[in-house]
Amino acid sequence: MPDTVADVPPGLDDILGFHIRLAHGAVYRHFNETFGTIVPTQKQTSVLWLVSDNPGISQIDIARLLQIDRATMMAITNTLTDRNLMERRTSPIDRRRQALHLTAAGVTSLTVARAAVAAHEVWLKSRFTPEEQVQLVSLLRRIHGGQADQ
Amino acid sequence: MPDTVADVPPGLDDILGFHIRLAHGAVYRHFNETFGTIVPTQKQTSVLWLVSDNPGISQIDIARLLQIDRATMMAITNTLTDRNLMERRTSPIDRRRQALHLTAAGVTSLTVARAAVAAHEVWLKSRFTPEEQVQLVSLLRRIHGGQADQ
DNA sequence: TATTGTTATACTCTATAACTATA
DNA sequence: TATAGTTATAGAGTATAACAATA
Repeated sequence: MPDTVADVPPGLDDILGFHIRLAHGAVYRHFNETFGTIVPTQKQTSVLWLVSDNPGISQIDIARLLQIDRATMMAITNTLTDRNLMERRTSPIDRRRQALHLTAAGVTSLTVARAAVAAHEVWLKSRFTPEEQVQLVSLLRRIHGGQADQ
Repeated sequence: MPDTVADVPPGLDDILGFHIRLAHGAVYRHFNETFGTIVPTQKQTSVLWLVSDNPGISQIDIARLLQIDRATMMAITNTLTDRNLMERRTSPIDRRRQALHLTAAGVTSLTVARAAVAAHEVWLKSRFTPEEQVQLVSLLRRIHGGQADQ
């Protein structure tokens, strides 16, 4: 994408949803343009992150945490396992479930990805004061409905 | 999607980009689930909206306003023209440009879509005070870089 | 040379529907 | 009956690369 900054058009400027989509697009583009060739996507990184923090977690649990569909989660899991970053193991407790675990390559990839996310966050947060960051997260949370862990 | 509300997982909860993606996803889903069968997508509606407000506008100008690539804009334009909501006319002034205009069906579709957007905005904004709405837009604008029209 | 549109191509994300195995 | 995973399928959005026509 050319890095042109254009004015928000009148009319659409009053639509909150429009600003959310634009902001999301800007974040999406910056991440891909800056780190796209060296790390997994943001969504894939989120999945690796959750599996790393919760070894043996099931697909359906990740889908709930990331607020995506079961079939969507399936597709992402397939991509990650095809690339040998993650593996499915049958749960000995509930044989309907697949326990997810990172491979060694997955651990390495997540390490690099976490560094990319950290750099990306610096870029993103640099335009806000700490108070504004807290405020923004608080407002966004009211949209997506996720509760902070206590 | 099942309408489960799950806790934001620890670790990821500190990532601002994660909250933006989650909020965007929630907005995207609500719009599609509520109006997906009767109106164009949010992005397509944005394009129809801009063409309606700026008859004869070019693809590249819309791409700049919506902050998307030329080829992406091409794909969206194709979809809209294939569905007879919009048409390309060669500009008599600059023959490299295609002047975009809504068809009669496009005008009708946009009318319905605008009503859907309005209802969707009520749903979205209902969780904020007017002051918070202004604050949120102001913060999001710092991310996507679009300037308000004066 | 630069801009606009175009085509070809590819990948990610999203979801619905229906089916299998298990609880 | 309900849950987890799966497969098949489809559509939207995103982009890069290269080319043609025009300015």
